[in-house]
Amino acid sequence: MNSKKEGVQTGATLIEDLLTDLLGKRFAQVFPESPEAAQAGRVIASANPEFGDFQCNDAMALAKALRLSPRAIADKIIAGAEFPGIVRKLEVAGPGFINITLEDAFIADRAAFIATDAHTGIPQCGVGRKVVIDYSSPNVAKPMHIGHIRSTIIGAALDKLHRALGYEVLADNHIGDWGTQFGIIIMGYRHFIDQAKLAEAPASELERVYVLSYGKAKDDEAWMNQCRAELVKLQQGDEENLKLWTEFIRLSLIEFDRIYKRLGIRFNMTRGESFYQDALAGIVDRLEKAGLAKESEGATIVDMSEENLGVAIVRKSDGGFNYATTDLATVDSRVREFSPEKIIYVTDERQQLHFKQFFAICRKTGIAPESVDLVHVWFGLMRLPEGTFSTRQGNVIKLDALLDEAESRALAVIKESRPELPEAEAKTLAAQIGISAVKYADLSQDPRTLITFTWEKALALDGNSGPYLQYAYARIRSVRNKYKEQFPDGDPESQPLLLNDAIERTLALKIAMFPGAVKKAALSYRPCMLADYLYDLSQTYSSFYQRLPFLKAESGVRESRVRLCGLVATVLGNGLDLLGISTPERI
RNA sequence: GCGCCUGUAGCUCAACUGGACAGAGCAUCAGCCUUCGAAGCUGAGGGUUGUGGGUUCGAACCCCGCCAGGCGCGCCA
Repeated sequence: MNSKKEGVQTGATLIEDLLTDLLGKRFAQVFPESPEAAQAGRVIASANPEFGDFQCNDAMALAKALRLSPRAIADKIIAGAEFPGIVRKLEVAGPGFINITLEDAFIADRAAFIATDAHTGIPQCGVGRKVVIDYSSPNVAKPMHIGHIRSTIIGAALDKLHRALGYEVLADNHIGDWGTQFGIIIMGYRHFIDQAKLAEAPASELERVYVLSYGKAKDDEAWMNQCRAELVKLQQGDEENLKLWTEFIRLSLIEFDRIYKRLGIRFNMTRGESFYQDALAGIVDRLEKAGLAKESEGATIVDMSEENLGVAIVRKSDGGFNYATTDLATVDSRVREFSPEKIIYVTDERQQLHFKQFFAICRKTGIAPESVDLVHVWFGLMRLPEGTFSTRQGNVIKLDALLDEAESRALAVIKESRPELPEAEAKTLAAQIGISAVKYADLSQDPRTLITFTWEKALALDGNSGPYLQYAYARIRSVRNKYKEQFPDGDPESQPLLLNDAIERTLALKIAMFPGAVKKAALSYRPCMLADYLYDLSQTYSSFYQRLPFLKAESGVRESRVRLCGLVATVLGNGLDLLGISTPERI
């Protein structure tokens, strides 16, 4: 629309990329002899709005190579440089910063583009590319607890972020449905199971008998041996044990699904460790034939101590396989079946060495060719102020309990602010708000930070929180609705965006930067970059809302501002959806 | 012992990966609802970025040494 009038068609190119391109050409043109200058021109968002909208710092970096003062370089770059329709002002400041101020009309165009573009302006750099994301991965026969929440929520956000960029995403829940614990559980089941409790809360009851059986195995040799025997029977296909095992999985999946539903999360597939069992022996063979694996103390190992990666066991001395082998088989299977460009794992920080080891083995054997990117997104452990969570101390918070508490706190606030709301609606709303608080608390910070869990922080309903963003969204929707009531014939979308007030301009610029935030969040595997952006946008919107009248403004200005509100709603709504946070119309 | 990670306001976190006076929320204090939703807004106080060196025009970020904490180092995953 406006862009046609201005004659500048920039499509879905990010503003920073567009400016980098323009400035990069200037550097190459002004200093044709310098290979360093050919690489220069990178433009980033301005640190401080006083200095303009964007900035380029490369003049300073080039000083040595060009044997010129940074300011002299910057001056040459901007002298005579004109980017009509895009840049209003270029200036050199401080030691040699090049500050860029955009044309208002360009900002307005870019903001408006978000609403008209099918992908809200998000560059489709993932089209035709496939990525497998492996996250959540709880263990069968154990209830999901607070230790699972980060992988689940961060993984789900990375999932949606990649889809937004056009990637084809295969979300795979690699559940722990195989391994030594099943011998212990089977014994526990045979001796301690309470069928009534099992029907009521399967995972909890299975965990209870597991803990009992595990405790007994520790100081009862005979019991331990029986557990081993049950496991061997299971692995050999004993009908009775197989039936129990299948039932454990079935019951666990029902509970997992219930929680995933509460969290609004869906996987494309749930292939547990057992799915790969038949391939394990072949993997070890392959490693041995490649000369990578060798026998040591009765086990088969891959020794990578020369690369400082220690030793990975791929077959235990009892002949059984372990998780390294399963992970290798899983990559092998995924590469063959899906040919992904990338496989992303979301697990806690304790597994860093394991992933380095098995990624290295994947490369050496060609199980994953160089064309497949293997990424380990690790996050810091969650702990309590007084120390770590541990089953032994009994201080583990179950995921259900956390979500229940979140919802009940939200419900209390709703009853206060909207007492007239019917109970059922209040509860639905409380679920949306409570869950968003839990999700946002996690997504708003860098995955790598160690989280010290407090109820206050995890369930915050004000300040930098999920509900703050939901509130901002609902308030905007209300503005739009009121406009429709009062001006039924009005059509804000057909009116030009007027950015006369500083805050209108700031807001429009922030809207226009949404696609960049999405891309950065996805490619750096840090959903917090998007969360930060959305919070910043909402704060700017709140100031805008507070400072300027919309519906009472004069005609024209009114439409422009209402239209801006609509753009904020579009961006907020899309952004929150990417984080897995719902956007109720009224809260 | 070796290795990986972390240390920023009283508390919880940012700082767009080396840029300009280090920013938010919570908590504290002072203001703003008979005008579009106060789960909101405006403002105040609060910092030698654990510490000592180094590299750089420029360091919270990179390098080295200490200090403190978390995690991992062969048959759990």
